Amino acid sequence: MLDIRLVRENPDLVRARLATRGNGAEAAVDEVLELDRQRRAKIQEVERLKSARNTISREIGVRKSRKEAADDLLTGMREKSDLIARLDAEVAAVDGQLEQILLRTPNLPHARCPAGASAADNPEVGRYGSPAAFEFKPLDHVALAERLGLADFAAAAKISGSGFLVFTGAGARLERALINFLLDLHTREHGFTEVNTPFVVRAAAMQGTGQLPKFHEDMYRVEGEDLFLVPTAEVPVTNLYREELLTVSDLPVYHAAYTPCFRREAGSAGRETRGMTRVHQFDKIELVKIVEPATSYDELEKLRRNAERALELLGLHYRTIELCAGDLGFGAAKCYDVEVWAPGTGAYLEVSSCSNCEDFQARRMNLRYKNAEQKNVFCHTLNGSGTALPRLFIALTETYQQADGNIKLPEVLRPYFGDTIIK
RNA sequence: GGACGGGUGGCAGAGCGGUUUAAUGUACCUGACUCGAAAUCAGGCGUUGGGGCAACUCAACCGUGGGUUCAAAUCCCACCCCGUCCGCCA
Repeated sequence: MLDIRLVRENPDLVRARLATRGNGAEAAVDEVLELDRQRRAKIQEVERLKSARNTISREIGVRKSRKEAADDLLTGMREKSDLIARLDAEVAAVDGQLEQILLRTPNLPHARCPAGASAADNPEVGRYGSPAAFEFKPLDHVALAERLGLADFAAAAKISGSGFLVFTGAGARLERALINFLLDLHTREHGFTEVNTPFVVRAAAMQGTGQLPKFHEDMYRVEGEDLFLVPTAEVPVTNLYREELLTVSDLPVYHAAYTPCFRREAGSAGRETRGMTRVHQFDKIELVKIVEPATSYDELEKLRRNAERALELLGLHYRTIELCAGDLGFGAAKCYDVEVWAPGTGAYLEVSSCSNCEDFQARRMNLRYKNAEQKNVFCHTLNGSGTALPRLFIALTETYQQADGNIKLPEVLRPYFGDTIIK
């Protein structure tokens, strides 16, 4: 949620930054300014009345305590209170409208966020290794999974419909190994504290991290209950701190969490969704940081490096791109995507998305800390997938396929998988 | 699911219709004492919103939302959460 004061005091800046997203979000500025004017005018009116009422009520109290009559003061008070109630309702209505607009307005892209309209304009900012070379024509993960019995796409469709996965045998074991490998890496070597949260959360939590109201149609929900299936662990993990007041010594907070992620992704099908690349339920390790504003961009660079390192340890070729303003997510001010190379599929697949939301989420969640000057300040929140697992699975199996039809996994996975050969 | 008890400032905890501007403790900040610290003493210290160049001032906030009343932390209703007991259950 944007700072209403920033919009009020610096509307041109807000308009200009929102405009870089190229989706017309800046139109909200004028609506916000107008509602803000109305709101303040009504507040002044109703607060004058309340002040008068309070004065008289106090006097009534004083007289009653002295056993004196106060009938003359009581006349007209009923009407005064009714008027106040009516004006309060008007203020609440304007407040509600203002909140709805602010909740649907995206974050301001960072001043140095690259210009651009779409994914095609995202500059590459980092790269590791090079595409694996093969003496044979590499298979894609769907063919590999069928040949080695790693997954059963037909069975998944039968029990849950298209867009779901059933891992089988060595495939199921590899999925489990990757979860443990990533959690161990981030907790033992990168300083994150593991948390294991519920996979369903209330609407208030979804609103805190910005999934609601905007992405209501993209989420699964439990019928008859105020519960949504989490689309990312970012939601439950960040919301652990909703409505909290931290102290400077609590920061920075680093959390790593495993959850499955549930996304309806309604309407898409085709090459982009073949096999495991885009599914309704997938496993993910998420990294969340809550930090002081002064350090948040350094923390973002570290977060990106943590995500990249996982791929480096696995020996996978990747490139890192910075999202241009037109491709930036709703809550992000700056974002890096780490894309791993999948040789059989012949594409770079996004596995990590590391965002700095600055105080955008913290304002929604009323997440603050008491800084060194004893002031309560909104924290900055960062989140990054410390890797979406099916796509990592794709890259691993496609990269490490052998001429003999087997897969030879990197040694670093041996303690987790128990072996390195899948045949 | 049922019965009872409870939810008050960062934390603990009193208040249970009108001198509450929410007591007190603790934490925190400033100062004194000290070589320094601890202890002690003195002072300060909630959040949000409105107005004001400012000093300051006004309003709202006691789990959430309604209601009663001239007036609600306090009374009533609903819901959420926590505790204790009972029932059900893998």
